[in-house]
Amino acid sequence: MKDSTILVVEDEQDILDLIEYTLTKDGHDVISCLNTKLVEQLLAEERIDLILMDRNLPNIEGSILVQTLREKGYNQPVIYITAKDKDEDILEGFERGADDYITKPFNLDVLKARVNALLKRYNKNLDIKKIRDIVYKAKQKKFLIDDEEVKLTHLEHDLLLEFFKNKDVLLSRETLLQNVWEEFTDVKPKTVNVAIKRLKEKIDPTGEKEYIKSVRGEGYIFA
Amino acid sequence: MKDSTILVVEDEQDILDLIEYTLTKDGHDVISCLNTKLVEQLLAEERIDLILMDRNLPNIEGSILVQTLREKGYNQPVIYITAKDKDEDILEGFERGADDYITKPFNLDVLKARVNALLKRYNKNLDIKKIRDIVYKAKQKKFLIDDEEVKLTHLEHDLLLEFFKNKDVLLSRETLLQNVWEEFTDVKPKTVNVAIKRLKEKIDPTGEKEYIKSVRGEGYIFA
DNA sequence: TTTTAGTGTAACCGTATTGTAATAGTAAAA
DNA sequence: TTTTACTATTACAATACGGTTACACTAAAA
Repeated sequence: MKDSTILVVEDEQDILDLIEYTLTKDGHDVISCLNTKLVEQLLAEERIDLILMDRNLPNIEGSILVQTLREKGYNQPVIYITAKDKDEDILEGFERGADDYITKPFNLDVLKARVNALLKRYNKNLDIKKIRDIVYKAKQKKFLIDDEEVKLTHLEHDLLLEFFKNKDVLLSRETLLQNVWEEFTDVKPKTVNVAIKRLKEKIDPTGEKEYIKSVRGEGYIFA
Repeated sequence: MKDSTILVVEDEQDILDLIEYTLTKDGHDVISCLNTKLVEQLLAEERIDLILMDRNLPNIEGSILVQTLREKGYNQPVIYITAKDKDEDILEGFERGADDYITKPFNLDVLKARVNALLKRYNKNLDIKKIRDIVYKAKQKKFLIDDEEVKLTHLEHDLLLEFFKNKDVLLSRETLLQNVWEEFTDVKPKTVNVAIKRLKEKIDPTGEKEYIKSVRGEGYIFA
């Protein structure tokens, strides 16, 4: 959700500054744009994830601008930020491609929340989790190490995921059997040893990373 | 967008009726739910596209309920409709998984607009026209590969479209059965294997493109 | 009616996965 | 150092799973 690039189109410098400051502090890259003529150029050049658009712009109405952008294939989510707060205005905004609509004056935290809610939906890679150099893509149920997919079996996947969810937590063989193996299967605790050995082989063939350490008499720990 | 199924959770019958009437007239299927206990069952049984949730529910706070649903893997967009209109309430709502937040009293047209805006994003299909060398002509419901029409059966079409909508997403056999096959048909999960084999035969007879890959024990993924 | 296309099901096969037990290795304890 | 208790490793057998094919049933087309 963070590390997104947000384009803010607003002709009032002080509001622009305020928004830029708020969103930057929230971890986003912000591109400010006072001049509507630059919008299209910016969209073409930069990877923009979301657009904040004032409706009262000089020369052109913001929502009309968005319509033309949509026609040109720019499908980023758009939030209008405007003083036009009548129901008809809001409806018109949604008709003209809005994903959300915020009326001035607005609470900056609410702006942040709405921006993040949209990014969460739009930016599909939200479900990515990372520990050390291991990346997990939940949507694909895939683990990557150094951007390289690690081919894991079903069991290995579940096992590593369990460790992922329990970083720095000592997991006993019994716990692992309960959480990773199917319920009511009676496999011997020693099976865990073998499963972990096989997992280690795949995620750390040289053994130098030591993601998973065994704790004598206790279980295993992942970090 | 239309033909979406919306679950409305609201304990006041008259508001519920009003929302149901409005959204039904707008072309959606509406499932009304007065009782929070039924929510989970409905989600499990029906293909719900969006949830409208009151926050002031008997027994449980709506946003808390949503949190528990999220943990169970229900990722549908949620709009809270509530009298809680203070900024802190709104922020709390977004923290608890809201995609949008509407305060009572609300304009029914604005509700419609916000619902449709979310569905447009969530039913992410219609903008996607091309993946690799496969082009989808939505109007004619046709797939082209290298400008050559691929003759698909109804089922194959739906199946490929589902993959089109979910590029790079691992789809389990159960998910596919739910989304592609008619509701309430009880076909065996293995049926999916055969259907996909037949689809593959048509879109990739030589097997060199590998559009659809099987993930052992999980399902299929399209890219 | 007969024919045909579409689709679900079951059976078979080859292979990947996984549990187990035997063996080797290692670290703590005596 | 020797013993002991645990873990790692290996090999092997049983199993589960996906691909494939053949076939039956259905509904639409001829």
